[in-house]
Amino acid sequence: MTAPLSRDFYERPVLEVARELIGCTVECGETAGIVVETEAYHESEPACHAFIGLTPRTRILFGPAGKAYVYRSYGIHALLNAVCEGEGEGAAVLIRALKPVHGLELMRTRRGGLPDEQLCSGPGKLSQALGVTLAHNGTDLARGPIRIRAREPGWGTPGIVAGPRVGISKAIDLDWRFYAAGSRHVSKPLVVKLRSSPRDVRGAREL
DNA sequence: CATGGGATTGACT
DNA sequence: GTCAATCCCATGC
Repeated sequence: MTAPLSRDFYERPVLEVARELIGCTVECGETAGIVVETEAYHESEPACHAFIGLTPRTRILFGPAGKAYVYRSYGIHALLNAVCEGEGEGAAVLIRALKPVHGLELMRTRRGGLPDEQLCSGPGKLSQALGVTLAHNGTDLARGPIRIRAREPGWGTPGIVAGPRVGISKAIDLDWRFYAAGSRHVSKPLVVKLRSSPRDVRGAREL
């Protein structure tokens, strides 16, 4: 098992972090999964909550990197983000899908006995499966209760595809969604075929 | 204080 | 394909 990612991993351009989080492991309690899909958000574009500036809600986004930003979506779901960039700069990576690796039985209990590919194949679903709630907002992702660990070194660099973000109405031109090429655990059927072939990833572990 | 709009999901036609 | 559920928070009066 690798070490939890420290603050300096997150204290970088949010697009870099969004790409590099693919293949890392998110754990919460007895459950864990490998990140297969992310989206980047930055205060400079209107789809980001931080676009409106510093408010009680966006306080976490403008704070130090490496914290969890968890907010309620559509009155129902808790969505998990990792705060990025330097203090005073509002940015975060939304974790959108995981490949379940630990605690699958508990995940099935929480998710209604669905097949493995549907346990964490969406931002609301993975929060439900891992037990992530609003109470985790502002907690440190290196210390827990939610932890994100680095990629397993032996697995190689995963193939990563970029495309438009899901479920937003502003800044839809930005290809700030990233997912593991070929993964069966991403949140949507892949409508758009690979627009560019991923780099040579032969030998990389399938996510 | 009242209103409106979601970084979604699952059930239903 | 359509649509309701449900709540936090930003905004405007």
